[in-house]
Amino acid sequence: MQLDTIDYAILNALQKDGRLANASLAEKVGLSASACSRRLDTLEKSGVIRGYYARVSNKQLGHNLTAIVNLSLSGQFTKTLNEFEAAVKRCPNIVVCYLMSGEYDYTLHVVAKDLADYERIHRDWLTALPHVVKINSSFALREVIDRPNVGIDADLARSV
Amino acid sequence: MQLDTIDYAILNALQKDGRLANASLAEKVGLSASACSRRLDTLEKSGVIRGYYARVSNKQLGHNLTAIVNLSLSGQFTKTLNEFEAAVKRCPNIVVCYLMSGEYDYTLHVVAKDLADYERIHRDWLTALPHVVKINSSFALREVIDRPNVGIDADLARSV
DNA sequence: AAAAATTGCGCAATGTCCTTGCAAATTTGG
DNA sequence: CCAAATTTGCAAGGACATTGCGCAATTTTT
Repeated sequence: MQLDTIDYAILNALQKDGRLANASLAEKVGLSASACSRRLDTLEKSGVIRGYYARVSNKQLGHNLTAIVNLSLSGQFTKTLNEFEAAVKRCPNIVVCYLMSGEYDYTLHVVAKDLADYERIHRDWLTALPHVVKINSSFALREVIDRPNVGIDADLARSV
Repeated sequence: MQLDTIDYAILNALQKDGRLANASLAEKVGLSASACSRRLDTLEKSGVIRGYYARVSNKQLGHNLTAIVNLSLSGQFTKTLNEFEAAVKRCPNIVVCYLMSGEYDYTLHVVAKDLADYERIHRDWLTALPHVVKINSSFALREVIDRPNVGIDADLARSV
């Protein structure tokens, strides 16, 4: 889909406030409410906007621990990867999972309440993941950045 | 803040659809619209809900590359860390940064359009980060999971 | 144990907002 | 340079969020 400056402005605004009312959004990007509403509709239907979500405070819910787990599988066969990934998706505490190049096959981010909770997750979920032959966990001591998306401002400045 | 089952249901629904209208939300959690609106207000003001965000498709914006960069600094002095983190926050392509325990001091997630773009970011930003003595990049071949938050369903089942 | 106070609910009204139809204006393509 | 197609703004109608108010249930106080 072809995006112009106004589309980028809409995306930028909604990345910062996903519940911004259409009326305010329209004013911010310099459009009438109806035109803005129609553009937004297009952006959603085309899949540029994948959805909206509320960001909940992990701290307030007692989730104070993030672990980064690197691991390798016994092989790279499709079946092996599929079975592993299916298992990973079932674990609600795994919030990020990438298939990687390099030393390890996968990188996971695991969120837990505390060390005891992590021990439970490790026991009930991580050790149950199939085909894992090597595993390496580190703990996040502090979250320095956690942006929902790559900045669009910068993107704009470069590509327009 | 003390949360009950209905609060968790609200959080759960809004994590999946941050733009869910209050009327629908109320129906979903079994409350009148006014009661639901007031609860939501409380959740927002107390900081349990940190905000709402549109989820933009990196693919559709041409951001097809995610790199995970592990690196260590020349020391762990506060000043060293602060200077490093300040520099990291300035780079719009760095979307995740954790201070870590273990072999490396920091883990970054860097989003780029393609390899050439990554080369630019590496040259202009990463090599300019102060106090870095060891650096190790891997590329994500595929995104298996990217949840905005830890699942609350599971949390509920355990804690209620 | 009774009364008072606090908390949370639903209902109803008011004001705001989103959406759709339509005509004008702008952009695109031949 | 003109015609077709897309996009815009305006206005109306319908939906929605929010606030005050009375009521019920639970908790605290006496």
